[in-house]
Amino acid sequence: MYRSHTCGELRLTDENKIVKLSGWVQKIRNLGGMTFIDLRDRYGITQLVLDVESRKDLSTQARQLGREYVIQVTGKVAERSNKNSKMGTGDIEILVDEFVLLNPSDLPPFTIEDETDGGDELRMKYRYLDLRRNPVRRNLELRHKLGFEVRNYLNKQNFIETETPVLIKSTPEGARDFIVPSRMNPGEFYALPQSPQVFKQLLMVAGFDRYFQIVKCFRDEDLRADRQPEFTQIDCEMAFVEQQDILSTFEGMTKHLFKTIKNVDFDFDFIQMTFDEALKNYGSDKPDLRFDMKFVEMKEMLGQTDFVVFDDAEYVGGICAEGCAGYTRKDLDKLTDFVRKPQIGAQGLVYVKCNTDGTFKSSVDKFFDEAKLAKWAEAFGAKPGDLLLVLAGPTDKTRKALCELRLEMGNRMGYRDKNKFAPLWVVDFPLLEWDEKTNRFHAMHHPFTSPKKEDLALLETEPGKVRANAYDLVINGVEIGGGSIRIHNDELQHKMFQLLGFTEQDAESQFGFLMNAFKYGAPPHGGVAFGFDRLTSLFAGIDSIRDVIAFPKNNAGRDVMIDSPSPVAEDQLDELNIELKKAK
RNA sequence: GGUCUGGUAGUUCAGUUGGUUAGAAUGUCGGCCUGUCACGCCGAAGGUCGCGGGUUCGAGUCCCGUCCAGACCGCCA
Repeated sequence: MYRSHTCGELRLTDENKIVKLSGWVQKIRNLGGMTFIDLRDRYGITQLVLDVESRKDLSTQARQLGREYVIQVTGKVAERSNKNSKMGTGDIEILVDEFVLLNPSDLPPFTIEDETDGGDELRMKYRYLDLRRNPVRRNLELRHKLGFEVRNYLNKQNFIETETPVLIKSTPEGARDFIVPSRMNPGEFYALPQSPQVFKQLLMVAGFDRYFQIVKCFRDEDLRADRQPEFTQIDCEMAFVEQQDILSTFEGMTKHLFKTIKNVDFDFDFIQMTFDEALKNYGSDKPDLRFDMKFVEMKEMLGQTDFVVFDDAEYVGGICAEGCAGYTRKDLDKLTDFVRKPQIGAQGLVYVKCNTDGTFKSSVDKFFDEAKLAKWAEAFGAKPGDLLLVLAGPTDKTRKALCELRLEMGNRMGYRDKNKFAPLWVVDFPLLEWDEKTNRFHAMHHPFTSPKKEDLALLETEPGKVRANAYDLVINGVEIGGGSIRIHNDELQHKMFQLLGFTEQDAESQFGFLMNAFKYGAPPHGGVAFGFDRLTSLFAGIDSIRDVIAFPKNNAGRDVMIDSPSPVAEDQLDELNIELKKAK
């Protein structure tokens, strides 16, 4: 037996028990006549004491120990004379009677502490050491709890967890596929799933009625802090449902998770905001509603002015930053630089300070008198002491820039509190998006998304205006999940493929199996997929999903710990009938 | 594909206009210390300034290239 207790569980009530503990040496404090050792495992830290007078041999042995040595000790639980209220086990210590060195350790390259001295690069290379640290382990414990509660909730709702294949078929729609060569079928390749999309629809045709899976998905696109080449979805599908049924079910799941894990009550129905509203008011299809600061469109109010920047602009709009009229020239210059960054792309920034004395000071005083600025303030609902920030330019681009500015102001004003949660559904996404590069439409969500019934006629005339039965769950400006009601009729599905520029043959060879399935009594169905990594990072209050993944990849898609991807042996390539092009 | 930031001791960082022997903290090692828990005190070791080239009397510092890491834009149905 290696241990009778863990390093986190002994209390004063265990006094005088003879116990056996195993764990890692966190820290040794040698005071000469007396040595303290902090012994750590996943559950906590217990202090060991060695007294040189009573056990000289043990004290000498203890001096040989180093950080992260694995040891086993036997001893008696004793009350501390100096208690430590910061630790759960702070009232007791173990008077060591015997110890065994189970395994020594090299000196770790960084300290295994909550506030480590290690940088990201080192921590990723030695991820197994990083995972010993409380904050990282806690994130994975949180992930475990979330997964557990998802299963718990969906199980109670009659969902069946079903596995779907990982080696599937490459399709041209959407993200780039990771492909896997087939040895037994020379010259042919599997693809790893971008999501189990078609399989879950086929499960609906099969009558499974309610399916879910916590499943890895793969997309070979460039990465970000919140994007990994392999990531995990809570993938769900339901039959005989309308959009609202799905929203209710998964709003319920979201509330359940927040209640059971964060003890946060959402005692209201989530807002359902249309895609158009979201763009008009927040410049984004994933607005952060932890704060208001809605856009105010000014073009109509302005009419013809002498200010050429406004007159030439397709869109003029702004936000009101409450209580920010005190911003200095330097602050405003910084904001101007911010919006002019190439990633934001605005040409400039117009500000109006609504002074507390009722006067106005703006960067466009030359063109607009006090009376006009007062009218602006009224339109913005601004009070004395507020600051108006206005951008002008092409509609889409300017809204996007204004969105970034709004978020930046939200940060500066402390509105984006990690402990506050603002969920909403964004609904009525467009069905199709025009792609300038390829000169064709592509599906905004995916090609199996159904158009709204009332917009069906537009499919022939103005496909770009057709709205879809598609929806996203957005929390704090992060897209946590998304889904749609699917097409369940092969005729409409054919038409969709046609609109997307598929030839009859391509559609048949790539998705024939699905349309064929639809001929055998496919039930109306729809579903949703949640980004499990993002959901976990939201719950953990961190921005990067890497910290909630045990072994993540870096921003170039590399695993720096195992050093992958890597070249393979010539023999392996031969077997697969693959010849590499010479590197450029 | 692009933009930006960084790379100096085991680690986290500082390093002035280009100028003497590249510093601090922490960690490590050695000594002292019987109530520590960020133990304390004394001492020591520890450097390919990412790599390659260039400018210069002289480069950690300036220039070019390259590699690595991170953030973002494009991309991601």
